[in-house]
Amino acid sequence: MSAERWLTALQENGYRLTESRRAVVEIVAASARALTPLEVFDLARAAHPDLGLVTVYRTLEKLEEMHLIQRVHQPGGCQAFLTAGQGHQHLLLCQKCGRAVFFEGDDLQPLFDSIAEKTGYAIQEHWLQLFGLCRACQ
Amino acid sequence: MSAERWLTALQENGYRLTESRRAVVEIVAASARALTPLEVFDLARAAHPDLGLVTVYRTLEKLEEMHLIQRVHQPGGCQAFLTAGQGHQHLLLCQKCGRAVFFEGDDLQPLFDSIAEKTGYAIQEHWLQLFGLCRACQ
DNA sequence: CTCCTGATGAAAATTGTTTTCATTATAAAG
DNA sequence: CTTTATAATGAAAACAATTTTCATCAGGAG
Ligand SMILES: [Mn+2]
Ligand SMILES: [Mn+2]
Ligand SMILES: [Zn+2]
Ligand SMILES: [Zn+2]
Repeated sequence: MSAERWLTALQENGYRLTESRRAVVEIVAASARALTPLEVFDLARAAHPDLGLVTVYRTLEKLEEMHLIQRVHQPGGCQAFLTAGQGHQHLLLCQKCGRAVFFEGDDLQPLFDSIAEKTGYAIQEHWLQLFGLCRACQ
Repeated sequence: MSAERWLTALQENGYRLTESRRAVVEIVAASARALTPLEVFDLARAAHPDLGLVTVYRTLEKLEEMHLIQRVHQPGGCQAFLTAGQGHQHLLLCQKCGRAVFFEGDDLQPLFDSIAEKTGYAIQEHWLQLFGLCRACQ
């Protein structure tokens, strides 16, 4: 469970440890799929009914700045957040339930070299994301 | 110039050919980079000052349905549209000026097989997008 | 325990997009 | 070249998502 680690990280960065932050962090850290601010709000209010949606936005913003979570782009929207991957990893998402896993080991360098030569672009970054059905949803 | 082709396609799908649509189509078809609805609006008003932003949204929606344009996801936002690629192609975007080119010929099947085996997911789709600097911006 | 200040949530403001609706303009029919 | 039916338009209103403002509260240093 990364919730405690995130809360510690928040404190180490000079932020106070509040009930609201704890409620948000526990929901996001425990989720296997990307959640929108509104989903986080609804889920986190079970533990902390006074929580305001504004605080969800503010907490997600901080967690993203600290690279503990990352934004996930999907066909249905690009405002959902997920526990961040480590190092050079890419996402694989279930199209039915949303369950996300990271993978690594893609070797695209030969492709990049070929594209760079054909187009004249100096390639700097890449986005790769896979979609499919997780074992439970097949 | 694909503008005339798009206008013909609109007519063939039973839509009327209007000055507003023409203004929108000419801007989007001529652009080498993805444009937001507001950018299209501002640019297209030079040719058709009466144009309304609503009509830009409605026209972009139709062009997207007809697969003549496609939405482009970028770090700065996911609401920009670009002339669609043909067949199996992916985008390469200039991080400085936005100039977009499509490429093809990526062979990711071995990677997908390996990921499928490791994760148990049945892989169905993939997003691949490259970022770099075009020749003029290097 | 006290105090300072960062954090909070309600409400307002802002931004981006969609809906509504009276009017206009396209294109088919005569 | 009219006439006519109706799709399309743009202004304004409605709506949704996000951000800002601000009075109040609570974390944690001392
Ligand atoms: Mn990679
Ligand atoms: Mn591909
Ligand atoms: Zn699933
Ligand atoms: Zn460039």
